[in-house]
Amino acid sequence: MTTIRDVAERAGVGIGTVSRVLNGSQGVSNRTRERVERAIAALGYRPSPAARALSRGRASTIAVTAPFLTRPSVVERIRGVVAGLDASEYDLSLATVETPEQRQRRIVGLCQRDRADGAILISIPPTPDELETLRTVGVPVVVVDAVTEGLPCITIDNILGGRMATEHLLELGHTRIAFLGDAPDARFAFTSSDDRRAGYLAALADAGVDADPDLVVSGEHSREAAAELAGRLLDRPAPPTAIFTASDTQALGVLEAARARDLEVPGQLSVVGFDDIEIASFVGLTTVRQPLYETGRRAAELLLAVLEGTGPRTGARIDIPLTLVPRLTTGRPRTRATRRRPAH
Amino acid sequence: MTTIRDVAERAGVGIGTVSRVLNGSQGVSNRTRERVERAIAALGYRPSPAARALSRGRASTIAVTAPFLTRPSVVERIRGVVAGLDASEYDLSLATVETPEQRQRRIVGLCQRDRADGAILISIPPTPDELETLRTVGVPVVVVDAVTEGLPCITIDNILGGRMATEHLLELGHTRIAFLGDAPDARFAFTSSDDRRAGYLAALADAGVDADPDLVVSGEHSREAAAELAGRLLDRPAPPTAIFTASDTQALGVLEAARARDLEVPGQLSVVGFDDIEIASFVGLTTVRQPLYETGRRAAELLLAVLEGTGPRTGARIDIPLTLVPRLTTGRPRTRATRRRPAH
DNA sequence: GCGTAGGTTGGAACCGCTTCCATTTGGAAG
DNA sequence: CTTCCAAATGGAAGCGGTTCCAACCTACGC
Repeated sequence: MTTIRDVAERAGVGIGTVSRVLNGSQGVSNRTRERVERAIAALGYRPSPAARALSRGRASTIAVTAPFLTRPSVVERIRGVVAGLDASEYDLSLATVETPEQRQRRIVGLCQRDRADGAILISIPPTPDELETLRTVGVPVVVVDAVTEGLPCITIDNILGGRMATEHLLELGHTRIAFLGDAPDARFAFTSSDDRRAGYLAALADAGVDADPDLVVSGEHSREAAAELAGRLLDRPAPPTAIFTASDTQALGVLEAARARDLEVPGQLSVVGFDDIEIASFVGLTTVRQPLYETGRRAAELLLAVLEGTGPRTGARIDIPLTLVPRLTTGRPRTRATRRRPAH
Repeated sequence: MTTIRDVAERAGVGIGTVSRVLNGSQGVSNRTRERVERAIAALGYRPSPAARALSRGRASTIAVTAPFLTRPSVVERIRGVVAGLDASEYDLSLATVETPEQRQRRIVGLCQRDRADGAILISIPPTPDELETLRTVGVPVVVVDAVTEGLPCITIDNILGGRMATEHLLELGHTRIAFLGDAPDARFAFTSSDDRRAGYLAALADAGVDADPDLVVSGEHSREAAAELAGRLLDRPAPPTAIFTASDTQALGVLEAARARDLEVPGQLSVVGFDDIEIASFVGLTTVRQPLYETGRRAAELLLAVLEGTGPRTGARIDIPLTLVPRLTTGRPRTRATRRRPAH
């Protein structure tokens, strides 16, 4: 393995000079610089990242932490981060957390100044404890798809998103609208499903429609669980005419349940999802679009800015706009369904 | 930042002893070990990864290189790798390559002994040049979804897979079977699509069915491109009664094209995909299943074994078995279609 | 011709850990 | 109470960079 000393010797200069050339520091004459560059090329020299990290006290690595690589939305965000980091000199260290211990381990791991220079937390807001630790150590962090007081966050207005979906259904004439979301997860403080539900409830209230608590259900975030849940909803004596789900994945589950019951969509059941994952357009799913890739990319750019000294270290909150994408799974309710709602 | 020296001082021992405790080396009395452990806990000490890496000459990092995070199959493999690495002490450094320069940069990057201790190459077989470099430096590499002479590979028999899909269609009575695959990509030497086509041709030949060269098409690996391609296939005067695609993603495109033409599936058109990605079951897509997650996990385990000294450094090739999963997109061809084939 | 400021340059010190070697310690055996 | 061996321990050296300071040029102004 060739070291900086080999290069120095070959170029007939001191190691300090080689280092200066490597880092583009000024104070090196052109002639010397060229000589050194030639030596570097001739030797095929590449500086050792570890030695650099140790000496500079920074790792040139950014840690990305995310839950569940099974979720298309998370993957799409990571894609954005990868893209945003691509042109930079930073490596990307990926870790997923699926259990509290992993989470702990990972966050603590961030607190070694020379393991990662910064971190992007996807969908995992740190607990107050963890936040405190992070702050003490001073690792810059950007949070995506979650809000954490005092940290820059790239997020969306989930409440608004919930409203948008629900209002779309209300405008079509639905009144028996169900909400199918994530069960509260003790392990992680995910809030987006809850917020979307809040938006749903608010929209109903604004429209003067009584929310039927029986139409609000939640379960594991998966197609299968959603199908099961939706099935029970649809098998009720007074089934909903529309279902708004906290994610596209769950919307697919709802569609499965409808299909299993030979229900026409949107004739007998309208479905609205959330996220606009890739497959949504294939399925023709009406959904609330959030620019997933974009959030990842912007998070990376923001973190890079912070690391460069520009950019906010605290509290900036970037809200990414949402769009309702009407496709084929929503339409006016059948009269039969409308009849069900007693006019009082 | 607390260092090993702080710990040593606090525990009243030498730094060597602390290091020994940290690494679980023997030669430390129980009493001393406990004292050191107490000091470590009290100080909240965590060793610096960079210093460790420099001193040990290894980085405790494994580099994962993959193309296109847009492909579900790639993501699923990465998931497997993440899982396989989870219990280990290794960090995972992720890079995607979408252009030849990125590829070059990345592979060269691997050649710094203390950046990564090993690498997993997903779907990207190194070129002979790159292979030579890798070998010279001695970084252990495991290749997934590609075959590289002299490197351990986790792969599947793509030719067989192509056969399986085609034979399934032949058994159902199809004879006008099209193949829709990837266009040869100059940037990467992907071969799986070609191999699957080879299997398709072989199966046809074995069945005594003449392959119609017009029924073999290829294009960019995307749903949209596949839909376009399939459209042209279906708009022919003598359209195929079945289409076998090199991936599920492309099969979805075919289904879109069929839907756009109001063709019944499988009544008027049978479709077989490849991979069995998550969404395949939702769509009811008949496909050739390969355990994507599994390949990633096994690659990680294999690499870990190599790093530990057990495990082959060269040429072992692990073939993962395939399964045909018949679902709803394949069936007997309509007579109309069968009639088209002249019996000579 | 000489002092001097500014541009170059060399290399020691240091980053925090592992490792190896020399030294100390603790006992068991004689 | 020695003697001796193995176990335990301390710490210097070294990993390969960066950085800072001192030393060395060089050319310019007087």
